[in-house]
Amino acid sequence: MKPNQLLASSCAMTRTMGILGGKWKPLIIWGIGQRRIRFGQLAAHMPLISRKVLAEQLKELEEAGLILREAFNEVPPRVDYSLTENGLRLLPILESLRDWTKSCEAAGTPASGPCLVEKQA
Amino acid sequence: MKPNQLLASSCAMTRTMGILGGKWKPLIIWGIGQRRIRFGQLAAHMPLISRKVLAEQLKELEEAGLILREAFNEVPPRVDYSLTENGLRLLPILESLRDWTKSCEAAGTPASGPCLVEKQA
DNA sequence: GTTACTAGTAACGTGCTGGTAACTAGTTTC
DNA sequence: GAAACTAGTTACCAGCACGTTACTAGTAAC
Repeated sequence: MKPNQLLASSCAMTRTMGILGGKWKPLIIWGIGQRRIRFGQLAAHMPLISRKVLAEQLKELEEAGLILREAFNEVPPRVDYSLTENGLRLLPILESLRDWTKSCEAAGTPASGPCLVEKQA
Repeated sequence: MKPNQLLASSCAMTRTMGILGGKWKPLIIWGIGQRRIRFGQLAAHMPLISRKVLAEQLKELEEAGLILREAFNEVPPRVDYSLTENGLRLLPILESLRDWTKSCEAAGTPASGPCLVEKQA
């Protein structure tokens, strides 16, 4: 099953999974949020994702038009990432998804593992 | 990166990805929708997912408490799947996700590939 | 001259993910 | 007595997703 196959589907939900499929992309979008953030900051923020995978996913998200990449010709190099309008419109949906998880767990056990992405207050 | 690691995170968004991560689970939930549906029907409905993977994902979703599995002691065997309350509460969120995709594509190219899951009218 | 800094990329290796085919059971149909 | 039906499970195998390590460039600090 190639992701391209998903994107080519006539079913909108299937295409959605082609865009956001995998466990990383929603987390990365959520991690960027409304900020402009540099690659290194983002990587430090999400220690469970390797830098290589992060770079790959960022590139795919940029191609999908969800994030904006601004590279500055400086030394040392500097690149800022931020969400495009389409990306920003995804945030409230992700938020309701997170709330759904919380409500499911309402009577469950609290988690204690490392935080992969936590929204800055 | 083990999915268990995601589930153990203290970050709710990370745990969400632990539950729904991968490209299949949201599609399966969407495919079941508000119906009671048999395994064979569901499999016929989503031709791009192999039966083996479908069975595995269904089991995981059942363990996560999102779907209900009812097996009847008949011959030939019969098993009905349906969403639990938690699963049902996910449907409107998935719907807004699908709408988000559609609005992103508003000016884009129409897709023509096979439908993996399409909501029955 | 060495080290550090950033934002990656390339090479390499491993293990999980997913696909295919074969098999199960008990009853019905031919 | 053979075949078909359902809902899987098992064995086996290919591929890719992911991780680790090393490397780049140009400048600044030591």
